Amino acid sequence: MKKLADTYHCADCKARHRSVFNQIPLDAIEEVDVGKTCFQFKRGESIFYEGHTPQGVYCIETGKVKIYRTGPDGKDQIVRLAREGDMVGYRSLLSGERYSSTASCLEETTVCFVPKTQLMALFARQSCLSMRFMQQACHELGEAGKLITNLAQKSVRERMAEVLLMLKETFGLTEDNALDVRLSREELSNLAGTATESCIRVLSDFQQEGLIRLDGKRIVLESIPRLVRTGRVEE
Amino acid sequence: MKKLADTYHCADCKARHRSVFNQIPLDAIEEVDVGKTCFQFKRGESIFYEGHTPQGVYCIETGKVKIYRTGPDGKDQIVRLAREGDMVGYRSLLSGERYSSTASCLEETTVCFVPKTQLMALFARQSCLSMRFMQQACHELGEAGKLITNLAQKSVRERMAEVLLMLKETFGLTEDNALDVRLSREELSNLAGTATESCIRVLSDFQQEGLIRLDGKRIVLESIPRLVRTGRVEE
DNA sequence: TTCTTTTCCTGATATATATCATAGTGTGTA
DNA sequence: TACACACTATGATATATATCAGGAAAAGAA
Repeated sequence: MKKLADTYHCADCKARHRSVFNQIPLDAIEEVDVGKTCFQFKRGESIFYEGHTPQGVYCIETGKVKIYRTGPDGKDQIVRLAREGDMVGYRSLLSGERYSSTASCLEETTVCFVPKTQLMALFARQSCLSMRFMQQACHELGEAGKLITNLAQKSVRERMAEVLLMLKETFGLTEDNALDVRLSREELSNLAGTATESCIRVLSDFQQEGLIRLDGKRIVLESIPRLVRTGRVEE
Repeated sequence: MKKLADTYHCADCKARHRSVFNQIPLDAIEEVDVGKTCFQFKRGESIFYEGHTPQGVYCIETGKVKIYRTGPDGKDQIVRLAREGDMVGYRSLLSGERYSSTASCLEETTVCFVPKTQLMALFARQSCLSMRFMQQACHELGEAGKLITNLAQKSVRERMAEVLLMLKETFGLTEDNALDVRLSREELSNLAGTATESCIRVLSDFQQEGLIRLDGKRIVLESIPRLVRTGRVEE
Protein backbone atom coordinates (compact mmCIF):
# COMPACT_ATOMS: atom_id res chain seq x y z
CA MET A 1 0.00 0.00 0.00
CA LYS A 2 1.34 3.40 -0.86
CA LYS A 3 0.06 6.89 -0.20
CA LEU A 4 -0.42 8.91 -3.35
CA ALA A 5 0.84 12.42 -4.05
CA ASP A 6 -1.33 15.51 -3.94
CA THR A 7 -2.14 15.30 -7.59
CA TYR A 8 -5.25 13.47 -6.45
CA HIS A 9 -8.16 15.74 -5.59
CA CYS A 10 -10.84 13.90 -3.73
CA ALA A 11 -13.53 16.53 -4.12
CA ASP A 12 -13.39 15.59 -7.79
CA CYS A 13 -13.41 11.89 -7.22
CA LYS A 14 -16.42 12.14 -4.90
CA ALA A 15 -18.38 13.68 -7.71
CA ARG A 16 -17.80 10.54 -9.72
CA HIS A 17 -19.03 8.19 -7.06
CA ARG A 18 -22.17 6.43 -8.19
CA SER A 19 -22.84 4.80 -4.85
CA VAL A 20 -23.77 7.52 -2.43
CA PHE A 21 -21.88 10.74 -2.85
CA ASN A 22 -23.06 11.44 -6.37
CA GLN A 23 -26.48 12.58 -5.25
CA ILE A 24 -25.52 15.41 -2.96
CA PRO A 25 -24.58 18.90 -4.18
CA LEU A 26 -20.91 19.23 -4.93
CA ASP A 27 -20.49 22.50 -3.05
CA ALA A 28 -21.61 20.80 0.14
CA ILE A 29 -18.71 18.41 -0.24
CA GLU A 30 -16.26 21.18 -1.04
CA GLU A 31 -17.32 23.12 2.06
CA VAL A 32 -16.44 20.31 4.39
CA ASP A 33 -13.24 19.72 2.48
CA VAL A 34 -13.36 15.96 2.47
CA GLY A 35 -10.00 14.38 3.21
CA LYS A 36 -7.45 14.32 0.47
CA THR A 37 -5.75 11.05 1.28
CA CYS A 38 -5.68 8.53 -1.52
CA PHE A 39 -3.95 5.15 -1.36
CA GLN A 40 -2.83 2.66 -3.91
CA PHE A 41 -2.97 -1.09 -3.31
CA LYS A 42 -1.42 -3.89 -5.30
CA ARG A 43 -3.27 -7.07 -6.18
CA GLY A 44 -3.63 -9.17 -3.05
CA GLU A 45 -3.12 -6.34 -0.56
CA SER A 46 -5.83 -5.62 1.98
CA ILE A 47 -7.57 -2.30 2.61
CA PHE A 48 -8.85 -3.32 6.03
CA TYR A 49 -8.88 -6.41 8.20
CA GLU A 50 -11.50 -8.38 10.15
CA GLY A 51 -11.37 -7.37 13.80
CA HIS A 52 -9.81 -3.94 13.29
CA THR A 53 -11.56 -0.71 14.25
CA PRO A 54 -12.92 1.43 11.39
CA GLN A 55 -11.52 4.96 11.14
CA GLY A 56 -13.39 6.03 8.01
CA VAL A 57 -14.73 4.82 4.68
CA TYR A 58 -12.92 4.03 1.45
CA CYS A 59 -14.15 5.04 -1.97
CA ILE A 60 -12.80 2.94 -4.79
CA GLU A 61 -11.36 5.16 -7.51
CA THR A 62 -10.12 2.41 -9.76
CA GLY A 63 -9.83 -1.33 -9.27
CA LYS A 64 -11.80 -4.23 -7.84
CA VAL A 65 -12.18 -5.42 -4.26
CA LYS A 66 -13.50 -8.53 -2.53
CA ILE A 67 -14.97 -8.38 0.98
CA TYR A 68 -14.83 -11.69 2.78
CA ARG A 69 -15.20 -13.35 6.16
CA THR A 70 -12.93 -16.12 7.30
CA GLY A 71 -14.86 -19.08 8.72
CA PRO A 72 -13.90 -21.35 11.62
CA ASP A 73 -11.94 -23.72 9.33
CA GLY A 74 -10.00 -20.87 7.78
CA LYS A 75 -12.02 -20.98 4.59
CA ASP A 76 -13.05 -17.59 3.22
CA GLN A 77 -16.57 -16.65 2.25
CA ILE A 78 -16.85 -13.66 -0.06
CA VAL A 79 -19.88 -11.65 1.03
CA ARG A 80 -19.58 -8.79 -1.44
CA LEU A 81 -17.63 -7.52 -4.41
CA ALA A 82 -16.95 -3.86 -5.09
CA ARG A 83 -15.62 -1.94 -8.05
CA GLU A 84 -14.80 1.59 -9.15
CA GLY A 85 -17.35 3.99 -7.70
CA ASP A 86 -18.33 1.75 -4.77
CA MET A 87 -17.64 2.42 -1.13
CA VAL A 88 -16.21 -0.19 1.23
CA GLY A 89 -15.90 -0.25 4.97
CA TYR A 90 -18.95 1.89 5.68
CA ARG A 91 -21.02 -0.90 7.17
CA SER A 92 -18.90 -1.46 10.27
CA LEU A 93 -18.15 2.23 10.68
CA LEU A 94 -21.82 3.22 10.70
CA SER A 95 -23.02 0.38 12.90
CA GLY A 96 -20.26 1.23 15.38
CA GLU A 97 -18.71 -2.23 15.30
CA ARG A 98 -15.32 -3.58 14.41
CA TYR A 99 -14.78 -4.86 10.90
CA SER A 100 -16.48 -8.22 10.54
CA SER A 101 -14.77 -8.82 7.23
CA THR A 102 -11.57 -8.19 5.31
CA ALA A 103 -11.32 -6.19 2.07
CA SER A 104 -8.64 -7.32 -0.38
CA CYS A 105 -7.84 -6.05 -3.83
CA LEU A 106 -8.38 -8.30 -6.85
CA GLU A 107 -6.16 -6.04 -8.97
CA GLU A 108 -4.27 -2.78 -8.54
CA THR A 109 -6.69 -0.45 -6.80
CA THR A 110 -6.70 3.19 -5.77
CA VAL A 111 -8.98 4.26 -2.96
CA CYS A 112 -9.80 7.57 -1.40
CA PHE A 113 -10.06 7.61 2.37
CA VAL A 114 -12.71 9.75 4.11
CA PRO A 115 -12.10 9.95 7.89
CA LYS A 116 -15.01 9.32 10.22
CA THR A 117 -15.04 12.91 11.54
CA GLN A 118 -15.38 14.37 8.08
CA LEU A 119 -18.08 11.91 7.10
CA MET A 120 -20.01 12.88 10.20
CA ALA A 121 -19.59 16.55 9.34
CA LEU A 122 -21.06 15.79 5.95
CA PHE A 123 -24.00 14.00 7.57
CA ALA A 124 -24.68 17.03 9.74
CA ARG A 125 -24.55 19.40 6.80
CA GLN A 126 -26.52 17.29 4.35
CA SER A 127 -29.30 15.32 5.91
CA CYS A 128 -30.07 13.66 2.58
CA LEU A 129 -26.68 11.95 2.77
CA SER A 130 -27.68 9.76 5.70
CA MET A 131 -30.86 8.94 3.79
CA ARG A 132 -28.72 7.81 0.86
CA PHE A 133 -26.51 5.65 3.08
CA MET A 134 -29.65 4.22 4.66
CA GLN A 135 -31.07 3.34 1.25
CA GLN A 136 -27.79 1.79 0.21
CA ALA A 137 -27.64 -0.35 3.34
CA CYS A 138 -31.29 -1.40 2.93
CA HIS A 139 -30.66 -2.38 -0.65
CA GLU A 140 -27.63 -4.47 0.26
CA LEU A 141 -29.66 -6.07 3.01
CA GLY A 142 -32.10 -7.27 0.39
CA GLU A 143 -29.26 -8.68 -1.69
CA ALA A 144 -27.92 -10.45 1.39
CA GLY A 145 -31.32 -12.06 1.96
CA LYS A 146 -31.29 -13.36 -1.58
CA LEU A 147 -27.81 -14.78 -1.12
CA ILE A 148 -28.83 -16.45 2.14
CA THR A 149 -31.74 -18.18 0.45
CA ASN A 150 -29.60 -19.29 -2.48
CA LEU A 151 -26.87 -20.73 -0.27
CA ALA A 152 -29.44 -22.55 1.82
CA GLN A 153 -31.54 -23.98 -0.98
CA LYS A 154 -29.73 -24.18 -4.29
CA SER A 155 -27.33 -26.83 -5.58
CA VAL A 156 -23.68 -26.14 -6.30
CA ARG A 157 -24.47 -26.12 -10.01
CA GLU A 158 -27.18 -23.54 -9.59
CA ARG A 159 -25.09 -21.39 -7.30
CA MET A 160 -22.18 -21.40 -9.77
CA ALA A 161 -24.46 -20.27 -12.59
CA GLU A 162 -25.78 -17.56 -10.32
CA VAL A 163 -22.27 -16.46 -9.39
CA LEU A 164 -21.30 -16.09 -13.05
CA LEU A 165 -24.36 -13.95 -13.72
CA MET A 166 -23.72 -11.88 -10.63
CA LEU A 167 -20.16 -11.24 -11.81
CA LYS A 168 -21.55 -10.11 -15.14
CA GLU A 169 -23.87 -7.65 -13.37
CA THR A 170 -21.13 -6.34 -11.12
CA PHE A 171 -18.16 -6.07 -13.45
CA GLY A 172 -19.70 -6.32 -16.90
CA LEU A 173 -18.41 -8.09 -20.00
CA THR A 174 -15.59 -7.34 -22.41
CA GLU A 175 -16.41 -7.02 -26.14
CA ASP A 176 -16.12 -10.78 -26.58
CA ASN A 177 -18.52 -11.59 -23.72
CA ALA A 178 -15.82 -12.51 -21.22
CA LEU A 179 -16.32 -11.56 -17.58
CA ASP A 180 -14.33 -8.40 -16.96
CA VAL A 181 -12.68 -9.71 -13.79
CA ARG A 182 -9.96 -12.23 -13.05
CA LEU A 183 -10.75 -14.58 -10.19
CA SER A 184 -9.01 -17.79 -9.20
CA ARG A 185 -11.03 -20.98 -8.97
CA GLU A 186 -10.64 -20.78 -5.24
CA GLU A 187 -12.10 -17.28 -5.18
CA LEU A 188 -15.01 -18.45 -7.31
CA SER A 189 -15.62 -21.28 -4.85
CA ASN A 190 -15.46 -18.76 -1.99
CA LEU A 191 -18.25 -16.88 -3.71
CA ALA A 192 -20.44 -19.92 -4.32
CA GLY A 193 -19.69 -21.51 -0.97
CA THR A 194 -18.30 -24.79 -2.33
CA ALA A 195 -15.10 -26.80 -2.40
CA THR A 196 -12.63 -25.59 -5.01
CA GLU A 197 -12.71 -28.95 -6.78
CA SER A 198 -16.50 -28.82 -7.06
CA CYS A 199 -16.27 -25.37 -8.55
CA ILE A 200 -13.75 -26.57 -11.15
CA ARG A 201 -15.89 -29.56 -12.07
CA VAL A 202 -19.03 -27.50 -12.52
CA LEU A 203 -17.16 -25.01 -14.70
CA SER A 204 -15.92 -27.90 -16.87
CA ASP A 205 -19.48 -29.19 -17.14
CA PHE A 206 -20.72 -25.75 -18.14
CA GLN A 207 -18.05 -25.59 -20.84
CA GLN A 208 -18.96 -29.02 -22.20
CA GLU A 209 -22.60 -28.03 -22.29
CA GLY A 210 -21.72 -24.86 -24.19
CA LEU A 211 -22.84 -22.46 -21.47
CA ILE A 212 -19.41 -20.91 -21.11
CA ARG A 213 -15.92 -21.14 -22.62
CA LEU A 214 -12.86 -21.30 -20.39
CA ASP A 215 -9.54 -19.73 -21.33
CA GLY A 216 -7.35 -19.78 -18.25
CA LYS A 217 -8.90 -17.35 -15.80
CA ARG A 218 -10.97 -15.78 -18.56
CA ILE A 219 -14.57 -16.94 -18.59
CA VAL A 220 -16.61 -16.27 -21.71
CA LEU A 221 -20.38 -16.42 -21.28
CA GLU A 222 -21.68 -18.26 -24.34
CA SER A 223 -25.37 -18.34 -23.42
CA ILE A 224 -26.72 -16.07 -20.75
CA PRO A 225 -30.34 -17.27 -21.10
CA ARG A 226 -29.25 -20.86 -20.48
CA LEU A 227 -27.18 -19.75 -17.50
CA VAL A 228 -30.26 -18.03 -16.13
CA ARG A 229 -32.26 -21.21 -16.56
CA THR A 230 -29.52 -23.39 -15.09
CA GLY A 231 -29.26 -21.17 -12.02
CA ARG A 232 -33.03 -20.70 -11.79
CA VAL A 233 -32.37 -17.00 -11.40
CA GLU A 234 -35.49 -14.92 -11.07
CA GLU A 235 -36.52 -11.99 -13.32
CA MET B 1 -56.19 -9.65 10.72
CA LYS B 2 -58.36 -7.17 12.52
CA LYS B 3 -58.12 -3.44 12.95
CA LEU B 4 -58.08 -2.40 16.57
CA ALA B 5 -60.22 0.29 18.18
CA ASP B 6 -58.99 3.74 19.06
CA THR B 7 -58.03 2.72 22.54
CA TYR B 8 -54.57 2.19 21.07
CA HIS B 9 -52.42 5.28 21.05
CA CYS B 10 -49.42 4.86 18.88
CA ALA B 11 -47.53 7.85 20.20
CA ASP B 12 -47.29 5.81 23.38
CA CYS B 13 -46.28 2.62 21.72
CA LYS B 14 -43.55 4.35 19.68
CA ALA B 15 -41.96 5.44 22.90
CA ARG B 16 -41.56 1.83 23.88
CA HIS B 17 -39.80 0.80 20.72
CA ARG B 18 -36.26 -0.28 21.44
CA SER B 19 -35.26 -0.54 17.79
CA VAL B 20 -35.26 2.93 16.34
CA PHE B 21 -37.95 5.23 17.61
CA ASN B 22 -36.89 5.11 21.22
CA GLN B 23 -33.98 7.45 20.65
CA ILE B 24 -35.79 10.44 19.27
CA PRO B 25 -37.62 13.00 21.45
CA LEU B 26 -41.20 12.06 22.08
CA ASP B 27 -42.58 15.51 21.26
CA ALA B 28 -41.16 15.22 17.75
CA ILE B 29 -43.25 12.13 17.27
CA GLU B 30 -46.34 13.76 18.76
CA GLU B 31 -45.98 16.75 16.46
CA VAL B 32 -46.10 14.68 13.34
CA ASP B 33 -48.97 12.70 14.80
CA VAL B 34 -47.80 9.31 13.73
CA GLY B 35 -50.63 7.14 12.40
CA LYS B 36 -52.95 5.58 14.90
CA THR B 37 -53.73 2.36 13.08
CA CYS B 38 -52.99 -0.78 14.98
CA PHE B 39 -53.73 -4.29 13.75
CA GLN B 40 -54.03 -7.64 15.38
CA PHE B 41 -52.90 -10.84 13.68
CA LYS B 42 -53.57 -14.43 14.66
CA ARG B 43 -50.87 -17.11 14.60
CA GLY B 44 -50.09 -17.97 10.99
CA GLU B 45 -51.47 -14.76 9.49
CA SER B 46 -49.16 -12.59 7.40
CA ILE B 47 -48.41 -8.90 7.88
CA PHE B 48 -47.05 -8.44 4.38
CA TYR B 49 -46.27 -10.61 1.37
CA GLU B 50 -43.31 -11.10 -0.96
CA GLY B 51 -43.87 -9.11 -4.14
CA HIS B 52 -46.28 -6.55 -2.69
CA THR B 53 -45.51 -2.84 -2.55
CA PRO B 54 -44.66 -1.39 0.88
CA GLN B 55 -46.96 1.36 2.14
CA GLY B 56 -45.30 1.90 5.51
CA VAL B 57 -43.55 0.16 8.36
CA TYR B 58 -44.93 -2.04 11.12
CA CYS B 59 -43.86 -1.82 14.73
CA ILE B 60 -44.47 -4.95 16.74
CA GLU B 61 -46.35 -4.14 19.92
CA THR B 62 -46.70 -7.68 21.19
CA GLY B 63 -45.99 -11.01 19.58
CA LYS B 64 -43.37 -12.71 17.42
CA VAL B 65 -42.84 -12.61 13.68
CA LYS B 66 -40.80 -14.56 11.14
CA ILE B 67 -39.58 -12.95 7.91
CA TYR B 68 -38.91 -15.46 5.17
CA ARG B 69 -38.24 -15.82 1.46
CA THR B 70 -39.74 -18.63 -0.57
CA GLY B 71 -37.14 -20.36 -2.74
CA PRO B 72 -37.58 -21.82 -6.23
CA ASP B 73 -38.73 -25.21 -4.85
CA GLY B 74 -41.31 -23.60 -2.59
CA LYS B 75 -39.18 -24.13 0.49
CA ASP B 76 -39.04 -21.19 2.87
CA GLN B 77 -35.87 -19.68 4.25
CA ILE B 78 -36.30 -17.58 7.36
CA VAL B 79 -33.98 -14.60 7.08
CA ARG B 80 -34.93 -12.83 10.29
CA LEU B 81 -37.02 -13.11 13.42
CA ALA B 82 -38.64 -10.16 15.14
CA ARG B 83 -40.28 -9.64 18.49
CA GLU B 84 -41.99 -6.99 20.56
CA GLY B 85 -40.25 -3.67 20.01
CA ASP B 86 -38.84 -4.55 16.60
CA MET B 87 -39.84 -3.02 13.30
CA VAL B 88 -40.60 -5.06 10.22
CA GLY B 89 -41.04 -4.06 6.61
CA TYR B 90 -38.73 -1.08 6.73
CA ARG B 91 -36.04 -2.58 4.52
CA SER B 92 -38.08 -2.74 1.33
CA LEU B 93 -39.81 0.54 2.03
CA LEU B 94 -36.55 2.44 2.45
CA SER B 95 -34.72 0.85 -0.45
CA GLY B 96 -37.71 1.63 -2.65
CA GLU B 97 -38.26 -1.98 -3.69
CA ARG B 98 -41.12 -4.40 -3.41
CA TYR B 99 -41.16 -6.77 -0.47
CA SER B 100 -38.59 -9.50 -1.09
CA SER B 101 -39.93 -11.50 1.82
CA THR B 102 -43.09 -12.38 3.71
CA ALA B 103 -43.73 -11.61 7.38
CA SER B 104 -45.89 -14.11 9.26
CA CYS B 105 -46.87 -14.22 12.89
CA LEU B 106 -45.61 -17.05 15.09
CA GLU B 107 -48.25 -16.23 17.69
CA GLU B 108 -50.97 -13.63 18.21
CA THR B 109 -49.34 -10.33 17.36
CA THR B 110 -50.35 -6.68 17.48
CA VAL B 111 -48.57 -4.24 15.22
CA CYS B 112 -48.76 -0.52 14.76
CA PHE B 113 -48.69 0.72 11.20
CA VAL B 114 -46.82 3.93 10.31
CA PRO B 115 -47.61 5.10 6.75
CA LYS B 116 -44.74 6.01 4.46
CA THR B 117 -45.74 9.69 4.30
CA GLN B 118 -45.66 10.07 8.05
CA LEU B 119 -42.36 8.26 8.35
CA MET B 120 -40.89 10.61 5.76
CA ALA B 121 -42.27 13.60 7.66
CA LEU B 122 -40.49 12.28 10.72
CA PHE B 123 -37.25 11.92 8.77
CA ALA B 124 -37.51 15.54 7.65
CA ARG B 125 -38.15 16.79 11.15
CA GLN B 126 -35.59 14.64 12.95
CA SER B 127 -32.43 14.06 10.98
CA CYS B 128 -31.10 11.74 13.68
CA LEU B 129 -33.90 9.32 12.84
CA SER B 130 -32.47 8.48 9.43
CA MET B 131 -29.11 8.01 11.15
CA ARG B 132 -30.73 5.53 13.50
CA PHE B 133 -32.36 3.61 10.64
CA MET B 134 -29.03 3.62 8.84
CA GLN B 135 -27.27 2.19 11.87
CA GLN B 136 -29.96 -0.44 12.27
CA ALA B 137 -29.66 -1.49 8.62
CA CYS B 138 -25.86 -1.58 8.86
CA HIS B 139 -26.03 -3.74 11.96
CA GLU B 140 -28.43 -6.18 10.31
CA LEU B 141 -26.15 -6.26 7.29
CA GLY B 142 -23.37 -7.50 9.53
CA GLU B 143 -25.63 -10.19 10.96
CA ALA B 144 -26.57 -11.23 7.44
CA GLY B 145 -22.90 -11.62 6.55
CA LYS B 146 -22.42 -13.89 9.52
CA LEU B 147 -25.41 -16.00 8.50
CA ILE B 148 -24.13 -16.23 4.93
CA THR B 149 -20.78 -17.55 6.14
CA ASN B 150 -22.41 -20.04 8.48
CA LEU B 151 -24.75 -21.42 5.83
CA ALA B 152 -21.88 -21.74 3.39
CA GLN B 153 -19.36 -23.35 5.71
CA LYS B 154 -20.91 -25.04 8.71
CA SER B 155 -22.46 -28.49 9.02
CA VAL B 156 -26.13 -29.06 9.76
CA ARG B 157 -25.21 -29.99 13.32
CA GLU B 158 -23.31 -26.77 13.83
CA ARG B 159 -26.02 -24.66 12.22
CA MET B 160 -28.70 -26.21 14.44
CA ALA B 161 -26.68 -25.44 17.57
CA GLU B 162 -26.23 -21.92 16.31
CA VAL B 163 -29.95 -21.57 15.62
CA LEU B 164 -30.84 -22.62 19.15
CA LEU B 165 -28.43 -20.06 20.59
CA MET B 166 -29.74 -17.38 18.26
CA LEU B 167 -33.28 -18.12 19.43
CA LYS B 168 -32.11 -17.73 22.99
CA GLU B 169 -30.61 -14.32 22.17
CA THR B 170 -33.69 -13.16 20.31
CA PHE B 171 -36.52 -14.43 22.49
CA GLY B 172 -34.83 -15.32 25.75
CA LEU B 173 -35.46 -18.23 28.09
CA THR B 174 -38.28 -19.06 30.49
CA GLU B 175 -37.45 -19.70 34.16
CA ASP B 176 -36.69 -23.35 33.41
CA ASN B 177 -34.26 -22.57 30.55
CA ALA B 178 -36.73 -23.36 27.77
CA LEU B 179 -36.64 -21.22 24.62
CA ASP B 180 -39.44 -18.68 24.92
CA VAL B 181 -40.81 -19.32 21.45
CA ARG B 182 -42.79 -22.12 19.85
CA LEU B 183 -41.51 -23.18 16.45
CA SER B 184 -42.36 -26.28 14.45
CA ARG B 185 -39.55 -28.58 13.34
CA GLU B 186 -40.15 -27.34 9.83
CA GLU B 187 -39.68 -23.74 10.92
CA LEU B 188 -36.47 -24.69 12.70
CA SER B 189 -35.25 -26.34 9.51
CA ASN B 190 -36.20 -23.21 7.58
CA LEU B 191 -33.94 -21.27 9.91
CA ALA B 192 -31.00 -23.65 9.65
CA GLY B 193 -31.44 -24.27 5.94
CA THR B 194 -31.83 -28.05 6.18
CA ALA B 195 -34.37 -30.76 5.48
CA THR B 196 -36.97 -31.13 8.22
CA GLU B 197 -35.91 -34.73 8.87
CA SER B 198 -32.29 -33.69 9.35
CA CYS B 199 -33.37 -31.05 11.82
CA ILE B 200 -35.38 -33.62 13.79
CA ARG B 201 -32.47 -36.06 13.83
CA VAL B 202 -29.99 -33.47 15.04
CA LEU B 203 -32.35 -32.38 17.80
CA SER B 204 -32.68 -36.02 18.90
CA ASP B 205 -28.90 -36.33 18.91
CA PHE B 206 -28.58 -33.16 20.98
CA GLN B 207 -31.08 -34.57 23.45
CA GLN B 208 -29.23 -37.89 23.73
CA GLU B 209 -25.99 -36.01 24.30
CA GLY B 210 -27.61 -33.96 27.03
CA LEU B 211 -27.29 -30.63 25.27
CA ILE B 212 -31.03 -30.02 25.24
CA ARG B 213 -34.26 -31.62 26.43
CA LEU B 214 -37.25 -31.91 24.13
CA ASP B 215 -40.81 -31.66 25.36
CA GLY B 216 -43.05 -31.34 22.33
CA LYS B 217 -42.31 -27.95 20.84
CA ARG B 218 -40.63 -26.82 24.03
CA ILE B 219 -36.84 -26.93 23.85
CA VAL B 220 -34.94 -26.73 27.12
CA LEU B 221 -31.29 -25.71 26.83
CA GLU B 222 -29.42 -27.99 29.21
CA SER B 223 -25.89 -26.80 28.48
CA ILE B 224 -25.31 -23.53 26.71
CA PRO B 225 -21.49 -23.77 26.83
CA ARG B 226 -21.60 -27.15 25.10
CA LEU B 227 -24.01 -25.76 22.50
CA VAL B 228 -21.56 -22.94 21.86
CA ARG B 229 -18.77 -25.45 21.38
CA THR B 230 -20.88 -27.72 19.20
CA GLY B 231 -21.85 -24.80 16.95
CA ARG B 232 -18.36 -23.30 17.05
CA VAL B 233 -20.01 -19.98 17.79
CA GLU B 234 -17.57 -17.13 18.27
CA GLU B 235 -17.29 -14.97 21.42
C1' DT C 1 16.09 -19.14 -19.56
C1' DT C 2 15.39 -22.67 -15.62
C1' DC C 3 13.63 -23.68 -11.30
C1' DT C 4 10.08 -23.41 -7.86
C1' DT C 5 5.66 -22.66 -6.39
C1' DT C 6 1.08 -22.07 -7.06
C1' DT C 7 -2.98 -23.00 -9.45
C1' DC C 8 -5.74 -26.07 -12.13
C1' DC C 9 -7.67 -30.38 -13.29
C1' DT C 10 -9.23 -35.34 -13.04
C1' DG C 11 -10.23 -39.66 -10.81
C1' DA C 12 -11.34 -42.49 -6.73
C1' DT C 13 -13.47 -42.58 -2.45
C1' DA C 14 -15.85 -41.13 1.70
C1' DT C 15 -19.51 -38.93 3.92
C1' DA C 16 -22.94 -35.76 5.06
C1' DT C 17 -27.36 -34.78 4.01
C1' DA C 18 -31.59 -35.14 1.32
C1' DT C 19 -35.19 -38.01 -0.05
C1' DC C 20 -38.54 -41.59 0.34
C1' DA C 21 -41.51 -44.46 3.02
C1' DT C 22 -44.18 -45.43 6.96
C1' DA C 23 -45.72 -45.35 11.46
C1' DG C 24 -46.66 -42.97 15.70
C1' DT C 25 -48.11 -38.75 18.06
C1' DG C 26 -50.28 -34.77 18.94
C1' DT C 27 -53.75 -31.09 17.95
C1' DG C 28 -57.71 -28.92 16.64
C1' DT C 29 -62.45 -29.38 15.56
C1' DA C 30 -67.13 -30.98 14.59
C1' DT D 1 -66.05 -37.96 22.38
C1' DA D 2 -64.31 -39.27 17.95
C1' DC D 3 -62.43 -38.00 13.66
C1' DA D 4 -59.32 -35.85 10.53
C1' DC D 5 -55.20 -33.76 9.68
C1' DA D 6 -50.88 -31.96 10.48
C1' DC D 7 -46.67 -32.72 12.90
C1' DT D 8 -42.99 -35.66 14.71
C1' DA D 9 -40.07 -39.48 14.50
C1' DT D 10 -37.12 -43.22 12.64
C1' DG D 11 -35.23 -46.40 9.22
C1' DA D 12 -33.60 -47.40 4.50
C1' DT D 13 -31.74 -45.59 0.53
C1' DA D 14 -30.01 -42.35 -2.85
C1' DT D 15 -27.19 -38.68 -4.13
C1' DA D 16 -24.78 -34.56 -4.07
C1' DT D 17 -20.73 -32.79 -2.57
C1' DA D 18 -16.46 -32.84 0.08
C1' DT D 19 -12.19 -34.92 0.67
C1' DC D 20 -8.01 -37.16 -0.67
C1' DA D 21 -4.46 -38.03 -4.01
C1' DG D 22 -1.62 -37.34 -8.03
C1' DG D 23 -0.32 -35.14 -12.11
C1' DA D 24 -0.43 -31.25 -15.60
C1' DA D 25 -0.28 -26.55 -16.54
C1' DA D 26 0.53 -21.93 -15.47
C1' DA D 27 2.66 -18.28 -13.00
C1' DG D 28 6.19 -16.23 -10.63
C1' DA D 29 11.15 -15.98 -9.00
C1' DA D 30 16.05 -16.37 -9.51
